[in-house]
Amino acid sequence: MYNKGISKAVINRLPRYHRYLGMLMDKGVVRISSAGLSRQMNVTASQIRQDLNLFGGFGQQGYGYNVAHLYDEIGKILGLDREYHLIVIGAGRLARAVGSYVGFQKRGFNVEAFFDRDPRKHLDDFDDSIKVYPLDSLAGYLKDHKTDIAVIAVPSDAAKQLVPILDKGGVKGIWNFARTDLQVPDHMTVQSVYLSESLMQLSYKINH
Amino acid sequence: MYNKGISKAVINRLPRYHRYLGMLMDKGVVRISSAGLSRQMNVTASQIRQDLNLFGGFGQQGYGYNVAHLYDEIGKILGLDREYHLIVIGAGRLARAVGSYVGFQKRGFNVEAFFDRDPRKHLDDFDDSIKVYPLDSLAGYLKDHKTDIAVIAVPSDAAKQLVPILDKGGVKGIWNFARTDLQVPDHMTVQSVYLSESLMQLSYKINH
DNA sequence: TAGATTGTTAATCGATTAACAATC
DNA sequence: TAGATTGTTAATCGATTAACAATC
Repeated sequence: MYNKGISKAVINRLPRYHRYLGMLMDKGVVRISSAGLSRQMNVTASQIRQDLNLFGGFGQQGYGYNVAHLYDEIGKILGLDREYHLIVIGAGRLARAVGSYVGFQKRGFNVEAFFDRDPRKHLDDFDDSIKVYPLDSLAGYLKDHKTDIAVIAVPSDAAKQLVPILDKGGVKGIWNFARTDLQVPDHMTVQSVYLSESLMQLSYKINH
Repeated sequence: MYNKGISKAVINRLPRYHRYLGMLMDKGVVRISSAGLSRQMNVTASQIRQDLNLFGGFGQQGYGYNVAHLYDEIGKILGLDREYHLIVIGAGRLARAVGSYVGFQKRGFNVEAFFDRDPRKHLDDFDDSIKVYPLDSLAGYLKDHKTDIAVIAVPSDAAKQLVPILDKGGVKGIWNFARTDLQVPDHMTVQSVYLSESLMQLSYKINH
């Protein structure tokens, strides 16, 4: 798939464009200029045009951008035009919250199993039909079930130990909620959500 | 409090320094050079020295940095040396997960109340002693209870409507988990955790 | 003291913004 | 066609890295 030196900063902005375009679609807006989008999003029109042009000429001079088309194209760039098999490792509060959040989004991200060291502990208050398996069975599960993404919501030490198992099991991406950096081989990728860092950034801003 | 043109990029890195220093402390490491820290964290030693020097000369030539001292200083910069009164708005899975996560961190972030449109719905499966109040009572609660931070974990539309209420109630910072940008007056601050954007960034990386 | 390592300035690199010709 | 707006190059700005004198 096309890549070609797209900077991290640009990738980080794409989902936000996508979100605003989705809102415009919901409002029934058919077309938008970079200047119009710029006003809504509080970024420069120049940046919008620059960003979008890295991926191709989605606009039309004198007209602007077709909202639905641009929404779809950005969706494709982000990989939202396909299905993903997900598992969640951990069955604590955060794991379950993230698991149901993902399911709720109703995109192609399908949560198919939970794993926990003690699967019985949590089974009772699951109101959906997804099973909680013992962590021991993870490697075996991955042999039988093609899995694209593993959500990690267990303590740091446990999280690090999971990486080789997930790698062997063919998992491509990790969505990491543990408070640790995870080293993965080149053919895998990690996206981390550091809640404590986010809270610290907030407390910094409150005090300065 | 001292600020003075510290860039966003630097602030974003401080919690990570803090985390690594905490780990070094746990291991009993007393001092560390920028080069040593650089190897562990995968950033340049130059950047570490540059970053730290924005806040003062924490190091010593020929010696490096005292781990415990640097840890404390960065903690102070981040505002971790004081107490915060928190409330959580929303009592769904994500709200409860974040609420207990914050409490679990055992820093000065004290979650003191939950609010929800329908407080009865969720009361039963709360195993901690924190109360869920009806959302109607939020303004009244804030009158009686000094509150520093509100965690928002409700749908986007509801989230936006909360801002003026929180502002009137003297809340200083919002930790936003809703899928929307929140506009706040200058004397308030927002830190957002966009879960769906994070997941999209992961799917982008998987496909490229 | 000699060696190590910071603090800090200068050089480089990358990202953002401005400008405008191309074109719908 | 004339007006609007993109695509794209050039200019600016900011952030990162390199270098080294200061100093513990």
